[in-house]
Amino acid sequence: MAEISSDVIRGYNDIIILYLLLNDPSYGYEISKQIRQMSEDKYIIKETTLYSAFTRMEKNGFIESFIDEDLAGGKKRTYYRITQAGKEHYRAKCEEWTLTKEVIEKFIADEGRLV
Amino acid sequence: MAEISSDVIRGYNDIIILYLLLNDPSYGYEISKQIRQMSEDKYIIKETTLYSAFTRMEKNGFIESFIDEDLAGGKKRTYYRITQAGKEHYRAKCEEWTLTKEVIEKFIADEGRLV
DNA sequence: ATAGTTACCACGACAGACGTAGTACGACAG
DNA sequence: CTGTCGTACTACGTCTGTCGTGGTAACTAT
Repeated sequence: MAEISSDVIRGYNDIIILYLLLNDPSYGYEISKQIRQMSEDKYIIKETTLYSAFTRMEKNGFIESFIDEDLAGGKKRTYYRITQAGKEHYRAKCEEWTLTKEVIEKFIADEGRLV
Repeated sequence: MAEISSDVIRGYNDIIILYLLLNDPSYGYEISKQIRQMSEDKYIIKETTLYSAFTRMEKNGFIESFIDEDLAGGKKRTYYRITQAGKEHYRAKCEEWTLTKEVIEKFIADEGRLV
């Protein structure tokens, strides 16, 4: 199965993560599994990529974290919630996506030209 | 006018440049103008990005350069020609694009969800 | 004269993605 | 009762494509 390279996905991790936070807060491990499921295993985000994206996006004010310390076995879990700025960032990125898609597709050759 | 950011375009410059070399060899300045025209000014590639892409892709064996020294006024021009490996790289990247597009679009919310 | 277009290159900085490794707890198999 | 698997992270350094700055050089139009 073909996989998606980091350079191709670069710039879209924000969209992907923010999408999964649009309705409810969530946390790293859960988001990681959702990306995998929703993409039908076509994109499996690396842990370090995901957690560093959290840090970056919190610094940028797109998300806010809070900790749930009441898990079984004294475990902790860090949740993230999307902010208003995050929603605007998401929307802007989606518009950029539409534009980018239109541009890129002009440089995709017809099947016949590659024989 | 919204513009396309470097992180979003990253990984697609190869496709864009190789597309413009599919039929005939070309050179930096010409390719730069074609990208601008074909994208209707939506994407204006930076000179340094373009020329460093040439260097990288030649190192990877996707393109070959040759120099035209017979221009008016003793000027030179470096042309690039796509190789067989370059064509295969282009085709692979196009397939990856299709896959990526499908994945990303799953994370684009309906209009209504962003109010 | 000088600004604009053509045509290119060197150098270093930046940021996002990644590789490797480590922590720590619970559950379950052998 | 040892070991692996799943859960849930974090630290640290590396890599690579893009970009900012600045430079060279010749022709062309005002």
